[in-house]
Amino acid sequence: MIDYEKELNPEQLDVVRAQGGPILVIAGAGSGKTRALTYRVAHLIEQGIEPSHILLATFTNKAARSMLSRVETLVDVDLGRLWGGTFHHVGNRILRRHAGLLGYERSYSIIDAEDSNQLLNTCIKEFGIRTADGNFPRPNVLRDIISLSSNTRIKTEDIITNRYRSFSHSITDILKVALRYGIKKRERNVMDFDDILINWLELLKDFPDVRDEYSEKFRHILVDEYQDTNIIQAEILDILAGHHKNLMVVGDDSQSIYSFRGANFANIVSFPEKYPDAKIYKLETNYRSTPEILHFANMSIENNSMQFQKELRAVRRKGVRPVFVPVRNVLQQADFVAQRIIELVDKGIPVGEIAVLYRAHYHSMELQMELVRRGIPFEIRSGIRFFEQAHIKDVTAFMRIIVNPLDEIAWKRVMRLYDKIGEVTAGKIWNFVSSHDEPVAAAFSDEFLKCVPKAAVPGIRRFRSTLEDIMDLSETNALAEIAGAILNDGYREYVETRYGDTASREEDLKQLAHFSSEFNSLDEFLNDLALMTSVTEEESYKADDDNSKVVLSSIHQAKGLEWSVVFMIWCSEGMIPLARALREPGGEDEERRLFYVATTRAKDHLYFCHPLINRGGSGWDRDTAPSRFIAELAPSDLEPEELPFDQWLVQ
DNA sequence: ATACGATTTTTTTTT
DNA sequence: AAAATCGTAT
Repeated sequence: MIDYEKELNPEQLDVVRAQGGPILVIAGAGSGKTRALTYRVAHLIEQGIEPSHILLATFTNKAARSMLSRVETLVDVDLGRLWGGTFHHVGNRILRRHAGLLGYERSYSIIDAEDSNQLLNTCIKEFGIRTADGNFPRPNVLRDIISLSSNTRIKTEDIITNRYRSFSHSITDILKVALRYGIKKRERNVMDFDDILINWLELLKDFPDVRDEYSEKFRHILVDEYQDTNIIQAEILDILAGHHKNLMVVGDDSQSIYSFRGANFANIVSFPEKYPDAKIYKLETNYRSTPEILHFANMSIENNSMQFQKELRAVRRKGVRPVFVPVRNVLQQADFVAQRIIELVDKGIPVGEIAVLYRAHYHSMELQMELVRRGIPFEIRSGIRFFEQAHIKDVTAFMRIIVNPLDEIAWKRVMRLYDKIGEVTAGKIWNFVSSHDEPVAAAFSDEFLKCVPKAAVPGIRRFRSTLEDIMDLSETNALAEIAGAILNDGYREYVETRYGDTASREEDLKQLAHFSSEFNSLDEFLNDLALMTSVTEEESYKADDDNSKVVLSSIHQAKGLEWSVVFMIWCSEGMIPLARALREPGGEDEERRLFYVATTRAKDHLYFCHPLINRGGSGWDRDTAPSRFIAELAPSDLEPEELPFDQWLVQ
């Protein structure tokens, strides 16, 4: 039995023991909301609720896994049947079972952002539209537009007139391309990330049997990070909870930082209106940060208007004030951070308790170089993810062809790996194979060779032999050997000439092979691939003690985490708040929430760096102002000792 | 006509 | 750093 009174504070205890019904938990940063959620799941199970009747929706798969493994140690029950993970993860699991109802094959593939860009590019080219003159959005911008439209249910044309005014002349063309994109996805039997949510909702709305099955199944639904859900997700939850009404949502409106993805913190603000009988609980005791850090964060977020009244109380003893550090330029900034890290480590702070946060990935470039130079171990948690790297996608594209022979993107990607095959020839090849009932078999026909230029024939032969090898290996489910086979069939040489860093990419492919060996079939492996971010994520909750690296992370990726020491680099106007983000409606408030999330990651020490000079793109140096989020906390009538932060001078 | 290498532009955040 | 574009070689 768990001694709840001993392990939880009274606020948390109320949440854990709350009866069913709709419940809103407003949980400030560092108030132990994960702990409360974890213990509630344990408590529900102790009360006799079947794990398979609980749904735990989290923001990352990792968060779900670490919570569930914690629950397992608390109650010693196998939670294999509990549904936990991201919305996309759970949605995908449900859609696999019912894809047929919506007119998809069960073997549909999930395409990631890059695939989706490729497909959009094909559509744009089909209409002969030119993107060079700037009147038509490039694929990645177009993807953002379409995605925002699907996630907010705002018409595409309104998104363009309100946020992408420069493309308003091209609205008709954009709508044409968007429509074509939708049709193509259907034809190719693929879904993008947004389709997973939209189709999931459609499934629940249009098929009452399915809706009843799941809403009766899920007796208790618990949702973490509710402030970052969008209307589609909120509606899915409403339907799923429609039968038992046991919906507990946990979140902090001050930490809503995903509006670019359609997240709408109106969801959390209006939850009590939607569920008038909802009980509201607040977690306001902060165990994480020193009073000085909390004071700074509270003062900062006060500059935002719309929010729930809450007051974070510090319980920790007095510490040191956050430090504002103006530095000459990015190089000095990198130098300062690296130097300070060494000093802190000398004082006994574990390297793994130090993090550097920034608004955008490229803000960390100079620092990375400096850390390498000084031999400080670090880990980057932003930028390109493991499964998005070119070599990983190349190898998995071969597998995708076998699992879904109509995967246009995979075919084209693979074909272009061979000598003398570029965009045009790859397109011809796709046209040829896709017009046959058995695309893979068609690739082995003599006729096939006729549709490619002579120069490309040797490449085609190599492709055929590789494909044969993989097909054999997948028949016997020898998944771990596939990557090696591709590598040995010539891909190693390709990597060598194209990238040069063969050793590290080969190492990645070994990891991929190892990872794939845990799956029963190629289908299963590929199914979840697009929804995962790293192979290390899988075991990371075991390896959490590996506190030997400084973490470099975007603020977004740092959500929910904590470190003893946090450096925030590039605290300048234009960087945080990011100039681009300020142009969005509500941009400043959202950026301030980001700043708030960053500051509340720190337990003991917090440093804000502000480079005074920014080297512009074409060699021009520009003076930069300190971030308004810091300046606004330092009115000129305050004496230095009254400020919520210290200021250091660096030589 | 097409592939490919050099050059220029652009780079927010992510499931 | 990566993608889009441009110019040249095949």
